[in-house]
Amino acid sequence: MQDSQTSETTQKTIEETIVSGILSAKIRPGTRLSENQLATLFGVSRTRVREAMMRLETRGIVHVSPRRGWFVVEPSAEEAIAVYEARRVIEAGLLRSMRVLTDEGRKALDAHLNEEKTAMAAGDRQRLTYLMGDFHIRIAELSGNAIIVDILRDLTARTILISMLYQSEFHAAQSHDGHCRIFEAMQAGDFVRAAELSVDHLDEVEMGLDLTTRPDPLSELRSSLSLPPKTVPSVSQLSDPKNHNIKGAIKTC
Amino acid sequence: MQDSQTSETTQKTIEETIVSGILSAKIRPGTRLSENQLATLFGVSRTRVREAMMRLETRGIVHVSPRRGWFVVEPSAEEAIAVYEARRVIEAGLLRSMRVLTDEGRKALDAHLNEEKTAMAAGDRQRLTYLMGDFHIRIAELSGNAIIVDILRDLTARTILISMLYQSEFHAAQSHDGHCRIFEAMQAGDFVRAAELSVDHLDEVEMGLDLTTRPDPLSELRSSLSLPPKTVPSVSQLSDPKNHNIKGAIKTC
DNA sequence: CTTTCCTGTCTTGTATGCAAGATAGCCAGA
DNA sequence: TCTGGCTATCTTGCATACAAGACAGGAAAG
Repeated sequence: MQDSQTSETTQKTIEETIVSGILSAKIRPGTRLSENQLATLFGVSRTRVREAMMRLETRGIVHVSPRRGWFVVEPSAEEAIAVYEARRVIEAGLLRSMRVLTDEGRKALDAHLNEEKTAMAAGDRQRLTYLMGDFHIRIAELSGNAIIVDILRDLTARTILISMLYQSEFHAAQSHDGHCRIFEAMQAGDFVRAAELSVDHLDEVEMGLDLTTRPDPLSELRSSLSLPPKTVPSVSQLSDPKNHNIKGAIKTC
Repeated sequence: MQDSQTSETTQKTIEETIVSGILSAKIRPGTRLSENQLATLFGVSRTRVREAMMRLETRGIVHVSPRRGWFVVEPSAEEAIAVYEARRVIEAGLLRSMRVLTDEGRKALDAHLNEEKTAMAAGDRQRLTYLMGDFHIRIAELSGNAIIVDILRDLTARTILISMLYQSEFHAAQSHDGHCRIFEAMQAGDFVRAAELSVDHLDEVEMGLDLTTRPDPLSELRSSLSLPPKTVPSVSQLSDPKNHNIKGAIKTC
């Protein structure tokens, strides 16, 4: 039995609900999050909704436009690049630091990859989006380091928002293949290789984005008026995503 | 001219003030942060103080004990280990991903290391603590990736809290030496070596901690009653800090 | 038809008030 | 002296009230 009223729920539910909504691609970037609506929806006052929004803001998930409203972030092309770069840095660093893959870990990843395969067969795109992001979180969980898990979860949420904005087609098979390769390297105990594969995988996904289409509708106008671009974290000195050979081949593992 | 009233200041000042107070070791772990006191201090109402506290809480800087108060976090030994592990992962991953050290970058780091030397000569411990942490943030800034900079800034703040809790002596010369080595490797364009040195450096600092003394005063009682330890992110599968040869030699560079 | 301005409505920003738990200190009783 | 309990006070938790900016829509002027 399920109340239509979601009250009685504990403190962090608003935050978690929104994040998991994003992780499963049920909430689109730019979605308006009205304090009043959320308040009535969750059966609390605006105060608590605001607290959740503030937390989500520091996590880079939502932003507020003063006296206009809260919105799920719409990462710019520059921010998208920075997110992928951060993920490459952290995930590769994490894999390189690993020494063993425990049997539990192996089982967990194996089960996860099977879920991916099942969802692919079923064509369940939302679930697939969730699983594709969750794979990386699972790897972080193997490390047992809660700090890194939290960081990667938030970055994954942003990644999903990015793909909803800039990803024309969803290359699920390709991603699944990348995950399998990483898993294989881990099973072989070759974590350096796993790290490299992880970088390649993120490069592939990033290169599957069309970062020229959507950035902001004003970009052309903005540049023709020679106004400064929005907020540009320069990434010049970091490694660019390599021109990796993208093999479209579907390989089940 | 300086108002005793710090009102009129902009939104994020409370948050930033506290963080920079921690980064410069002026605020100790466990410090009580009363909403009322901060409110009068900053000339605002409790509402805005609370917002700042919530943000700091999601950043891992403060925590709230329900209806007792807000406190600057006192990381447990396990959390301390997790923080250092996260820093090793991220900083090594970052250095490995770098390709060039620009001339500005070289100058910035060089200037920083000179500041460290000056502060060491002056014996200004608070400033030294700040600079020792800031070095790592400077490196992150070189990457131009704002996401990584923010993450490392918060981790550095936590690191400083950890050293205030667990560090008996302050091996400034040793840290400075480590920074110099990293800088030299970067200048030589050997970022892989820089990453390794960074890991070694963090290992050194971590091993300079006495993680058995302070954890919580109840740990003995707790274990003798066989209660579960507080909140333990297991780090078993991650590389342990290596038994690196700690050379106490002071080397100016 | 276009432009400008005005006003009503909706949004967040901020302060404040009250509820309720936690704590310290005191007092009484053994 | 020690123990138990009561109360005054301080803390955060949460809701609400009001302020003030943003915006849409319509009316009036050109």
